[in-house]
Amino acid sequence: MKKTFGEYIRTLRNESELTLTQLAAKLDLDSANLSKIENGIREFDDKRLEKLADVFNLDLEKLKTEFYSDFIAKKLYEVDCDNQVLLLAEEKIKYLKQKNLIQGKLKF
Amino acid sequence: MKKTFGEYIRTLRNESELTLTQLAAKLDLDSANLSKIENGIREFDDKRLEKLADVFNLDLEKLKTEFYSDFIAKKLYEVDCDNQVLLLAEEKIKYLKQKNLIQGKLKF
DNA sequence: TTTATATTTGTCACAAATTGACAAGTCATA
DNA sequence: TATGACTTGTCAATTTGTGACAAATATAAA
Repeated sequence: MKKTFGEYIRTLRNESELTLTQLAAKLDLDSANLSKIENGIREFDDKRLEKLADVFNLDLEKLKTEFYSDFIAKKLYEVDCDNQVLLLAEEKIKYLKQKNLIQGKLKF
Repeated sequence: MKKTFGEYIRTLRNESELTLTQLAAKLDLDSANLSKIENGIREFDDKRLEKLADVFNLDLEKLKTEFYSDFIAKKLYEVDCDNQVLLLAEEKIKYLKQKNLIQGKLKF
C-alpha cells in the first residue's frame, strides 16, 4: 500500500463512512488524537492493532505488515538511510533467529 | 555484517585492545553501560555514532547503515514480522520522499 | 591464595518522550 | 448562523530510557 498508516486509516474510515468520533470510540481513543494519527502527527499505538483489525474486518497479519513497514519507512526517511540498510536488516533478522535457536530467548 | 551492533562494537574494541573503561571514556559513557550495550541489554545512542566513527576511523555512513539495520532487525524480530514488511517499507520510503518533494517538510 | 584489573549485573533517581484528555479553533454545509 | 466534522494547542500523567554508582563475578598474574 503506497500510503502512510495514517492515510490508510483515513481511507478505511471514509470507506465505512465513519466520523472521527465514531471510529475513535470504537478504538477507545480521543477523536482529536485520532485526527492527529491520520495526519501523521502522532503515532498509532500498536496495542490497538487488533482492535483496528476487528473494526474493519482485516487480517491482523496484513495490518501488522502495513503498520511496521510504515514505522520503518518513517525511521529511515528521518535518518536519511535506505536501500543498503534494508538489505542488511534482512540478514540481521536471519542472524537473530539463528542465534535465538541456539541460545534461547534473547535479552532484548 | 552478520552481527548485532553490540557485537560489532565489541569486535572493534577488542581489535583495538581497548578495555571497556577506555572505550567508554572516549565515548563519554559509563563502562557498565557500555558493557550492557555490547551484550544487547541496552541500546547504543545514535547521538554517539559520530564519536564512535571517529574513535575507530570508520565511515559514518557505513556505521549508520550498520546501526539502523540493527535497529530494524531487532524491531522486526521482536514483533515477529519480516520479508513482506521490508519490501513494503522500501516502497513507503519512496512514497515519503516523493510526498516531501511535493509538500515540503513532513510533520514527523 | 591474594591482588589487580576487567567485566557484568542490579538498582534507582532523573530526564526525555509519549499519551490521554480537554479546550478552543477552523472548516463546510445546511 | 447553527451544527457537525475535523484540526490544533496545551499540559498533566504516564511510560520509557539514560546516567550513575555500588556490588558481584570473572580473569589472570604474582
